[in-house]
Amino acid sequence: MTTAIDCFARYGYQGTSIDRIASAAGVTKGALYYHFRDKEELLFEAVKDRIAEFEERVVGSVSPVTDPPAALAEIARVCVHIATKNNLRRFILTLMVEALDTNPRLSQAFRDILRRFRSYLAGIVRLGQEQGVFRSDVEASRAAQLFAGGVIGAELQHYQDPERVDLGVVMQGVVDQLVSWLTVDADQLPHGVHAKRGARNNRRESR
Amino acid sequence: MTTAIDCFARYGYQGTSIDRIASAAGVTKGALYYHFRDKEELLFEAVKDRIAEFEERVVGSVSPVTDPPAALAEIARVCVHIATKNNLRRFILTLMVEALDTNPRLSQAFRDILRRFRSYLAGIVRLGQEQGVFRSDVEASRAAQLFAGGVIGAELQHYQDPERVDLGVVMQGVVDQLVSWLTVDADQLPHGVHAKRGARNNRRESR
Amino acid sequence: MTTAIDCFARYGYQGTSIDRIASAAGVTKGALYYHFRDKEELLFEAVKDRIAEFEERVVGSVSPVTDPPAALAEIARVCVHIATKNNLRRFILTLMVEALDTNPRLSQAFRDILRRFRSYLAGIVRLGQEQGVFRSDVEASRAAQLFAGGVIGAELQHYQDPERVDLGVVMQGVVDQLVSWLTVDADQLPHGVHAKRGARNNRRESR
Amino acid sequence: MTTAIDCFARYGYQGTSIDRIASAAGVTKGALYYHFRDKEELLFEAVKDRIAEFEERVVGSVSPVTDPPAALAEIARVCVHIATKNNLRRFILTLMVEALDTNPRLSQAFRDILRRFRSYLAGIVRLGQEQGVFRSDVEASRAAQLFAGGVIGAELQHYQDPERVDLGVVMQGVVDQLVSWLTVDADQLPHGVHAKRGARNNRRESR
DNA sequence: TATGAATGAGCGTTCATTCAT
DNA sequence: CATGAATGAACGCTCATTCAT
Repeated sequence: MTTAIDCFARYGYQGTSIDRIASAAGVTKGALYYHFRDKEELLFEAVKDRIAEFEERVVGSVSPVTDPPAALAEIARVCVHIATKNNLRRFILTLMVEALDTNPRLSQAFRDILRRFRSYLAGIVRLGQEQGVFRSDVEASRAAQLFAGGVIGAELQHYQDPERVDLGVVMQGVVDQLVSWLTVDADQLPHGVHAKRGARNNRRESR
Repeated sequence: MTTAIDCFARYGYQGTSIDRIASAAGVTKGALYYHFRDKEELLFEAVKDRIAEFEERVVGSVSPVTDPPAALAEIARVCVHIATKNNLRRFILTLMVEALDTNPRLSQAFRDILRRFRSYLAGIVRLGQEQGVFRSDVEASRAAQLFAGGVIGAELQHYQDPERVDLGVVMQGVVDQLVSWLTVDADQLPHGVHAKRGARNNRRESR
Repeated sequence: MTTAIDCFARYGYQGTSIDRIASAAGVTKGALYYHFRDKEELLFEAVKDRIAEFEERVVGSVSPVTDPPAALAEIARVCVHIATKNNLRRFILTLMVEALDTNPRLSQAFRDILRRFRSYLAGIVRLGQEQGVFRSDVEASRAAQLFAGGVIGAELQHYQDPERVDLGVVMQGVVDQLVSWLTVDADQLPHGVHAKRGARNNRRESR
Repeated sequence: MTTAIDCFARYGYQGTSIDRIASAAGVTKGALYYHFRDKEELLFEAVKDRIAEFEERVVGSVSPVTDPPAALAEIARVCVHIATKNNLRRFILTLMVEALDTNPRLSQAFRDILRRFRSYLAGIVRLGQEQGVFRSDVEASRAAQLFAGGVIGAELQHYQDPERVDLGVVMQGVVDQLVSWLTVDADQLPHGVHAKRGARNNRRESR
């Protein structure tokens, strides 16, 4: 199964033959077909498996959320860690793109995954808005789309050109620019409310 | 050729058979093989063709660059326009992901393309820094990576979930958050230098 | 085993997988292989089993034979009964056809079965000839072939088109036409011998 | 195509692999797939082709029908000829049995074929009834079923046991017994109607 | 006795590619 | 220039059979 995920992540669904998975895993085709009805079930099982793991790690790393900007930074760090340690994120990215017009069911699965991810991010942003550390005139869902898009774009560029694109650096930038944009200036806050973290920090430097 | 690009954009390289292109284009397979040595050459020809067009439109839309923030906004607008009008961007995205580990030569081509794109963006950012409207403590190349990543991430999310992700809105956000992050505060500017555009605008609202 | 016969009757030998039999019978493949050396032995065992049953029922229904025309009618009735109650006859027919050129051993088995059946029929006809109710210028074996062929043809047509071909009606016709053909005219009978059944009803003739 | 028919006739549909047809015909699998969409189309094309030929030969051999008994005899002769010269009849028989529960579409095709055949036979019988050579108290369709069944049963027995079952002899018997059954005695005919041919001939001998 | 896991040969089918015309 | 026919390698999948437990 790990082998299958590896192959799918590298060569895509169509580019991965059952033979390749089998021989890479040191078993025969027949053995695979004993455990999975067909290639698609193998894929879906792999997706289900890994997505659950990914979501647990993201949520687990920052729960409970008390400091929204820190939570976003932590999520970015987890994404970097996952993306560089194993190929889970790449697995998702590769298959998501491939599925777009070729596999409606799989595409729907990825759509749901991304929606959950954005929804989770939006919750964090909304919390920040309630706390007064984030401005309220930006829709939380839009901020979530920006963050998710930044993550995806960073990963894709990194996979594409690892020697030029340092994933950690870019991902930090994704957080920085979003937080910078969202953070209200202290002197603009209504009386009695204070940003808990020095917003200046984010504006000034990067990594 | 247009048909080929269309098929590649939709179904990817492996998912597109010569038969499909031929019958969709109303010609025979033999005719295709008369004009292109093999499937890969057809692909490369298509890529070369479209990339040139894309770069011309981006550069042409903002040249010469005088107002960096406006230039970034304009580039974002062009990307939205291209992405929604035809499938050129999707063509690039789809094939880029697919080529990652399966076609080194194609992958190199896309690497070069992205590098040129980021390099062009970095130039704009650098100009803004020289003009004093952008802070100088952020590397221009890093800002370029963030912008490019934001564009890619926005497009991918849009293709994946068009009814939830409005490409125009997200892309505007990409510009907003980056410009917000890069823009220096007026009171921090050295004497005699003034931001030409009201930086505050970007902080306050969106779209 | 009943399940196996059922599957073979319906889908043929090649069309029946061990998996199908096993899961239909609620056991595992391994269990089948414990009881039968291979698929072919399972088939032969099934054939042997059912043929014996069929022959017993046919012979049992009319023995001892005293009235040849009545015996033929009775055999036809038994065939109809068997063919419509369970799928035994169909089992034989299906496998017989399939085995023709693909399984010499099985084909030989069916050849023997049919020979025994015809031989039994010929005995009845011969008895009728000795009794004087059947004309003697027709070879008994030929009459047996006609009867057997009529039965087979009737069944096959019935399986093929049950709503148009009423097996009982056709089978009755098989008996009628044969008896009509075999029955000698009363005025041609030697003195002292009388047809026991009303030959007139069945008999008409010529070409 | 001829090769395909030959294989299908011998080994059935499931028992015939594309490889077998291809190599028997001296071409490659790919060539077959260039001319036929899939195995089933190849089969249907073969069936369509051969059925048309069969029907033409049967109808052509006795048209126009003037003498019903002679027409039946002629049809039997044609069937014998076709069955012994090429494997067309066997092709039909084999596939018809196999298709019963495994291929509804093919089964329907064979159902239609048999219906047409019986319908044609019934027409001949009906003509005989109008001419007064056949008794009218037997439904023409039933007589047709008996004749068709006799033909099928004769062929099947012959394929199964060629050294014991002489197709020509049995087929002649099929005609004899049916005509014998259907033919009215001259003295039972209504006044003014006379059997045109001497009926006695058929009673006396066979083959 | 019975099971679950595994094997490997073979099947129907696809597809990039070639080639005579 | 273009076509239709053909090739052969590979693919997804099935299935009879084996075997350790």
